[in-house]
Amino acid sequence: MPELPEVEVVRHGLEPAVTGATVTSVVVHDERSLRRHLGPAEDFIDRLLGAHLIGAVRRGKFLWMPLSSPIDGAEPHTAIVGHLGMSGQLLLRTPEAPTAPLTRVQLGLTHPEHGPLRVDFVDQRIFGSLALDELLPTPDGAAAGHGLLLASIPSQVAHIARDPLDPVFDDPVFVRRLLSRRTTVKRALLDQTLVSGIGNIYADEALWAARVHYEQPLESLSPRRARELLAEVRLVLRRALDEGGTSFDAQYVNVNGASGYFSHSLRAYGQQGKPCPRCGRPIVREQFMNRGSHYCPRCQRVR
DNA sequence: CTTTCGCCCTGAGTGC
DNA sequence: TGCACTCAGGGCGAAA
Repeated sequence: MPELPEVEVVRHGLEPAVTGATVTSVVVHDERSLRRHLGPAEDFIDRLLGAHLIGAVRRGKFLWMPLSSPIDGAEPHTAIVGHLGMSGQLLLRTPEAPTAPLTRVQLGLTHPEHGPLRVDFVDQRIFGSLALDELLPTPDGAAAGHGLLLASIPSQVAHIARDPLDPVFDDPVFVRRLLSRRTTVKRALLDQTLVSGIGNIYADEALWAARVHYEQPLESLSPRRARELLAEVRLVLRRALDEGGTSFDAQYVNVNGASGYFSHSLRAYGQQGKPCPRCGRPIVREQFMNRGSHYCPRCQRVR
């Protein structure tokens, strides 16, 4: 369940290894991990072999690595787009390292300073994917995401909203769009076309921090509480990012989707039965949108 | 256009 | 030991 902070840790770890690297080999163990690639696996492999990567960029939960243009000095027009889905990992390995179980795709790289490297895409449930995609100019001309000052975005990511940590994120526009929705607050927080990067875990955490019930209708949420909720979203994401950043090993992208979670700081998610850190009343878990929703029945009431 | 729903996918864990 | 069953849910296309 990687969300913005986990994906950012992956991006940050990949960045020094892939920037300036050349693709020397591509092994596709399971074509289903290329579901979002238009064309067969052979096309993915052929176009990637010999390509030069120029960085690692992230918007919300999407990650992409632009390829340098074959024409000298021209803007890049293609990127490897990755989404980790529920269980995906991008692991940086040495070429000699054994292949982990559930490895779906392997990219062999050579870097002018770091030498040969391997990026392994491991994904148990195959909700994640890798693809080659066309880069399009951003409508506002601003950098498309975090990691590279490049005003172009993969076509598959163009409909994804900027995330709350993006310097170009527009708070008043977000609050207006949020409050005009005719649905409940958690549904809206999880809608990546409205605001990106938030998944089930950090939605529950931010709602708990802002004392908002997950089924609060947006028509009855005040602008003030909406702004407070946005502030709590940012705090929750930043705190997770800080914790992930400290445990990150520069040599390897060491993200374990199962146990490497920033679980030590969770106040609501997965805490059902445990006392609310604020009032002591047990946290409740309910089914909602085929997901678990965790909240404090005393602190978080529909109003 | 907006909102909701169903589907994709499988290893790990649990109970008998 | 082995089998059946449950669980985790992000993103997207189709439908209402």
